[in-house]
Amino acid sequence: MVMEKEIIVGVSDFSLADTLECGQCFRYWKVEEQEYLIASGQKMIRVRQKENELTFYDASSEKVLNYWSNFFDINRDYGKLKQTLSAEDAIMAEAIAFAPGVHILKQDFFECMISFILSQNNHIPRIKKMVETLCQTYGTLLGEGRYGFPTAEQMQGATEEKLRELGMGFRAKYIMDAIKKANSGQLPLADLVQMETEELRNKLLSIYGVGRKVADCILLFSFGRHEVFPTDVWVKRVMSYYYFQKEEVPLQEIFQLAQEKYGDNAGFAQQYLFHYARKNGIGKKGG
DNA sequence: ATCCAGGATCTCC
DNA sequence: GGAGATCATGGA
Repeated sequence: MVMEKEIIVGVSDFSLADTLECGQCFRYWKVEEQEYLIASGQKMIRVRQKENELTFYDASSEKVLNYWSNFFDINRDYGKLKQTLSAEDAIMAEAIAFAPGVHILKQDFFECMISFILSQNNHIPRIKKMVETLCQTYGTLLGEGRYGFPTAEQMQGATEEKLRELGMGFRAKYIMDAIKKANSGQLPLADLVQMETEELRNKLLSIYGVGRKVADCILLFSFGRHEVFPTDVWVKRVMSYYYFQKEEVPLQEIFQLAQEKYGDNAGFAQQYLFHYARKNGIGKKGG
């Protein structure tokens, strides 16, 4: 057991800020430039980046460090990955060059599922606020005024009415079904991680309020299914605009092209494209 | 102010 | 089975 107060880890092809702020997660707070407080599930850490060094504060054990290394996907060769994707076409190269330090996080399943259920027909700033409300209402205080994301058990007393009072709107009934399925053993994590992606997707789709887009986000961001290509309005726009020279292309055609071009790396490609499109307003009127 | 959001479901035909 | 309406709410 290592007991340093601060642990420094070398990284490459990584930007803490871009990885947190590219829209894949919602529980982070900027402390100062290049320094963030980050929560995932029932854990929290403070991290600072200085060039190719990450400093983990209060990471008092190897176990803690391992959790966050996995969370940030620090040990993958993103240099090689980006090289492969960039060679595909100029658009992908440009999207990658725009934010070359984006990694795909490995998030807590229940948190990821509820967060992306909340994401539908919603803005990212408001998603963050709604997630925070759930944490403050049902979660455990972790310190520094921040709460853990509640477990399904912690949310078992929730009602649709209460969730509506908390501002979850029409998503309240969806959250209720997710809690109910989780607490009744219908979403056993140990079994889910073993499933083929297609089977796991169908399992997620059985939850009321989880459609293809939300299911794919869960598959990519919490189950590490990097071949999945979550296609929201932004990704749909940027793909339609650049690859089809049309305003809108059927989803199936986008999935097919993504599979052909990016294959098992489609999930990474998606995140570079999403971040690039959203920050630059690609495909929007006037963009 | 009023438009719209990292969609999904329901309701028609 | 595909297009269109509906959903709650607040950030921009």
